[in-house]
Amino acid sequence: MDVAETTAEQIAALLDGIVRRQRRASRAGFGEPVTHGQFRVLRTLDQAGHALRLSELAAQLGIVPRSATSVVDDLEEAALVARHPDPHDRRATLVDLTPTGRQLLTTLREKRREVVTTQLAHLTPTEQQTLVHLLQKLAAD
Amino acid sequence: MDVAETTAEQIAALLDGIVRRQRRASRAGFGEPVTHGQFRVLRTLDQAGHALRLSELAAQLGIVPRSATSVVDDLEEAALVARHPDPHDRRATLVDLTPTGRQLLTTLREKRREVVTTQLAHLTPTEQQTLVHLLQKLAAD
DNA sequence: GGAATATACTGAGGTTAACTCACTATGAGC
DNA sequence: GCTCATAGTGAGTTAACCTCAGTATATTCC
Repeated sequence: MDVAETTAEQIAALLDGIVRRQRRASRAGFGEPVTHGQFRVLRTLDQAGHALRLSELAAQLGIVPRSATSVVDDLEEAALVARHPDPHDRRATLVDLTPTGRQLLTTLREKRREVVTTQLAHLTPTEQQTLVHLLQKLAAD
Repeated sequence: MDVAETTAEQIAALLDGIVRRQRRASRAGFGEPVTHGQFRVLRTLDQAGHALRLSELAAQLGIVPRSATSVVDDLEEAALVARHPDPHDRRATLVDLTPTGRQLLTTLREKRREVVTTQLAHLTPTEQQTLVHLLQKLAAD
């Protein structure tokens, strides 16, 4: 039983360390024009494939709507996303990628990929597959 | 090749999401008396098994010394760590756990473990082992 | 159809966890 | 003994969150 407990702790620490290093690397990674939080918004909008309500965006990001407002503010300022009123509900605003935003996202993805790929180099393709599999299970609510 | 690239991105996103949820859970997890950053300091000092120079502590945490100063300030205020002058180098300060700090750490570890354990419930013991193994490889510089 | 209630966003302000830059004190090399 | 490097910290900034309160619009229910 002691083993299992230790494993949990170990995994927590490892995950934390890896993500920390990743963040650091991609921040240092040659002055990105957007922050990590902004990147997450772009990625989420792209994955959705269509405009999202601000509240829906927040939900998908796992943050409260108020926080999403701020990130969207900055992205809108940079013309990477656009706000449109929701025609069906005048309380709501729809957020969508602009062409510029979509284009930037692909560039950023490549940069990011490089960072992660460096870390991943220690793993064989099979191991990578296994890792994805396990992480998906872990991520499953 | 496209597969490998996608895998990298996928892993990055998964790791990010898992750690995010972990953090959130342990923050919500019944008003801990210390922050995550402070917890990391306690854990690091405990793992070292002896007092660390502030700069050495910072290095192990992967943060700049100035940042470590602040965290240690707060922990010292709470009497969870103590600063002593380094007898061999009067520029340096050694940071060590106090008995209170050491004791709190064990309590915190249990709480944290519970959080992670919940997530881990989706994995069999074997899978957990594999995960640790893979993460260690990933964490290896 | 008008009042009560719920939902969508945002203003104001706070916290955590980092960072840089500049300063002081001390040690080490020549 | 002067120069240069190293150890820690004061001051100030940033990113990414948070809560609480407020306004505008929608929905519900007599």
